[in-house]
Amino acid sequence: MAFDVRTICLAILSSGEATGYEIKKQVEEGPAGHFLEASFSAIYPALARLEGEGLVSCRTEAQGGKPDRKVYALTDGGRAAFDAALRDELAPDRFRSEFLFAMLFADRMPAAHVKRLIEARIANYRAEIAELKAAQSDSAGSAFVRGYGLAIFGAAIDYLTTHRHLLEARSEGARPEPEARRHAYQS
Amino acid sequence: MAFDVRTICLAILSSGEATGYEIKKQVEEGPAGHFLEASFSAIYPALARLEGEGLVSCRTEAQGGKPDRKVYALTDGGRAAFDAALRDELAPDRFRSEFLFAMLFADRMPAAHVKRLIEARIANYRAEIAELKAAQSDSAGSAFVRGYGLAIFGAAIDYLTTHRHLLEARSEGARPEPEARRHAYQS
DNA sequence: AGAAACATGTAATCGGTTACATGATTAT
DNA sequence: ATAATCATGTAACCGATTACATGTTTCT
Repeated sequence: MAFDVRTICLAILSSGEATGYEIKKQVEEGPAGHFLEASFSAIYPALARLEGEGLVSCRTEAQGGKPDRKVYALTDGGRAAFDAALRDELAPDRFRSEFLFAMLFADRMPAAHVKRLIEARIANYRAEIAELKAAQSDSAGSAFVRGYGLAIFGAAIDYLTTHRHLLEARSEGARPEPEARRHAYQS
Repeated sequence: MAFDVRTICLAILSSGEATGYEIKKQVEEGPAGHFLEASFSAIYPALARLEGEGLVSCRTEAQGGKPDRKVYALTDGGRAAFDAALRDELAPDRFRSEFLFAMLFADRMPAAHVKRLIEARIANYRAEIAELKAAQSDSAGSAFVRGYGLAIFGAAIDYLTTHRHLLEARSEGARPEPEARRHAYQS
């Protein structure tokens, strides 16, 4: 079993019971939120399947009007399965960036667009850093992961700010932008 | 159209004609190889579909024994489609790391395993850096992307070497959970 | 002799996304 | 009044992976 949505559910449940909704929130808010994703329509079927396999148990709490809360908890089998998953081979890290892919072709794009993309990316990383700083760590693992995130996002911002001129300062680009030209002196 | 395998094909073909096989090699070897993937069984159907849509043209070169080489080239429509893709909204960068996910639960894992995982990750990043250093840049874009890779992989190694003790130095040693201890006769 | 590179493709499967469907409660 | 949060789920679709299928040439 790879580190798919099912394993993520097991992981969250390993620190206490939760509903599908809460699992999603915890994934989003936890330090690993920057390194994984889990949507409702992936989580709900995953939990149903895990229950069928006996890896989680489910207790239903009725509430007026709202759908019943279905509170899931790890079974012994589930805990064993999670431990096994932790011992599995890890898939290599994958850093997927449409931004970098696009930058390969920066010389085909209007300079203003390139500039906008770079600035958006910087803003994005700043936001992620702010989020990581705001979170608190409840374990060595989560402190480590937070620090890791801060380190690489910080490095990304550093690189972008110090090297953006490589893409922005163009001699005779495909589509010369007079305005961008003017500003190019400032960096 | 997102930055899927089809777009990757258009991108590679935008710098010259190629066969499916060559596209795969170029993606792997190019600086973006660290940020994308494209397998044969994704590329071949993608090219067939692009041809059906008139975005690429195909010329077949017979060769004795081997399957014919099918050399693809961008059509005008294909070039326009690629330019459009570059102008599209970019999906946010996604850094997927089973390693970091596992590290969240480092305190549930045998210390030796944690150590091994960290060392493997460092070795891995060193290898990626070596690859990036070995490559040569043929455009501003590719120099930028290479530098970016070197920056963040370097930052990752730095962080790992300076902070691994957070996970490795544990007060009470590797703890199989107390309950399991009691019942487990074999490790 | 054997491995690796060259070269193309299909079929079955899988995991996940998007869009849909519903509706109460609480905060602004 | 309106948005956000809480709360669950299904159906259709999609892109990609895995395993399969074939065969030559070149390097070690």
